[in-house]
Amino acid sequence: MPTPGEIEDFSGFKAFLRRVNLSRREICREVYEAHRGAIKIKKEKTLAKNLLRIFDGALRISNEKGFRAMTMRSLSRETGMSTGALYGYFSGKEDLLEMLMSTGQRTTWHILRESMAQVSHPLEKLRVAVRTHLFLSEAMLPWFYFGYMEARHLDPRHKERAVAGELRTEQLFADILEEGVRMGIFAVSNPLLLASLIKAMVQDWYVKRWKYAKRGISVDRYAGQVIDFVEAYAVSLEGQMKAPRRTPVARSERRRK
Amino acid sequence: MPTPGEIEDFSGFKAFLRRVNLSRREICREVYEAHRGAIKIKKEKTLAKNLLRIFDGALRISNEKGFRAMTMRSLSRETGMSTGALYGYFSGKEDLLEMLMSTGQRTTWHILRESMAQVSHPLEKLRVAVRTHLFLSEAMLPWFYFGYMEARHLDPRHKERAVAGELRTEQLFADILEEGVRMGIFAVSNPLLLASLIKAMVQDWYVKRWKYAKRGISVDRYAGQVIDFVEAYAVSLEGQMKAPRRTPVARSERRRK
DNA sequence: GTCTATAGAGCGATAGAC
DNA sequence: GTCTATCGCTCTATAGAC
Repeated sequence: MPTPGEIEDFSGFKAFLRRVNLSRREICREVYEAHRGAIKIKKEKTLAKNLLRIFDGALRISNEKGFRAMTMRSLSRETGMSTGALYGYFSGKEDLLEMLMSTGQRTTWHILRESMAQVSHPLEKLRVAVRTHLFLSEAMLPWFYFGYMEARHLDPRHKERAVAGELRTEQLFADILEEGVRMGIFAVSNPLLLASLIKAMVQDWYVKRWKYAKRGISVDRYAGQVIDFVEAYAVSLEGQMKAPRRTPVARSERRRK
Repeated sequence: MPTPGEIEDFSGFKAFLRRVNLSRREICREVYEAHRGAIKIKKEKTLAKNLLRIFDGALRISNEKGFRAMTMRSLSRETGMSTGALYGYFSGKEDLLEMLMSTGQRTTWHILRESMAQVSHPLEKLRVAVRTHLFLSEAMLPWFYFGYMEARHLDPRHKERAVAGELRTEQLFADILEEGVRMGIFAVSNPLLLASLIKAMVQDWYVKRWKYAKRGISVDRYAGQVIDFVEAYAVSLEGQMKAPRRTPVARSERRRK
């Protein structure tokens, strides 16, 4: 168990990055494992280097103009590789789409589960779930933005999977809330609906990222605000009594002084 | 001034529709006024009829596949008009985009201002602003969805205008919160940030409309939930004492019993 | 010399505005 | 219906690493 000081550090975005070791190399490797068949490149070193270039370029163009508007020629220009070379790294545009789509979700679920395993109190679970989700989206902003914006253009098969992923994280929030209600910590009449609202706020962070950046709102700050907001509504009187300490000073305390 | 019974009715979605008289004809007329130059059709009756057909079709296709993926052929098929005929109603695809983009925003602002003029207490203002916004998006769902999803594909000039509109409604929420803080009704440390979160929740209603429909959540219900949620966080002790009665029974009361 | 990755013109097909 | 621009993708000669 970490000391209180470590907990505080742990809750910060930088500490999160250190903890999950979410290197770009790591992401690349995950994608590669899932698309071995389509990749013709043999030497791992060149693969890693160029795959990252390709992802960067593809996400940059797609997030600005849309995936459909990204041509292989434009991707070639952006990455500095020839169109012919590009096809060593994926079997077609469809395949590239698949890589870009699945990565955000897979990583989210992977790290979210890992983070959740370390806490048991519903209130703490809620905080960790919100923070982790926000931090992840911050660390992989282009991937999240891409997944959010392009999901609706997918063919039915892939779209269904994207929707399922969306609902699964929402259900995670709902489960936490329900557990808290059963334990008397939360007082929420419709956990699933509140979960939807939480998800909406989390998504706004990466969909409107430019806005928050311009206002100097850090992801730490945003996470704290969302958590305070949710707790002010969801935490029951009983829950308030025995709530774990938070940093910064919990809003509910400020209000009742 | 309406009696309490009328207030309750007034807060419902159907009553809202009756009040604002937001007929499709009305919307069409507004658009027409703004694009007189590009329209070659003379007889107002045929204009109105076909313009509505075109908007319906264009929104349906665009909201499913994206505006860029909508071809004049597909629009022709959807509307049952020849491609040649379509060009009597707009000067080009770009022009059609402009029509579709601006309408949601213009109408929102128009009706929002009108609704806000009738209330003065910040708490009531907040409720009216949230409800009105949600109800409007419900009444003009395809328009709102289109505006939200296609904004990022606009050329810089139009995009800037879309962003400005977004910020303006957000600022409306922030202004209400700030006024409430000055009056001691609200206790909010960062009104603009909270306003952003409110907007995020409002947008989720029309972006994820299919989800809420499947769960049987009505717009009335959703509005009530958002308002309760915001008030649990934002309303100060003083504000709770002298808050206007709400329907259904205010959540803050339920919690303190 | 061998194996790997690249360049980039070219092909066939199609989409898409008018 | 027509005509054009463009797109995804392939192919092969070549450059480069070891």
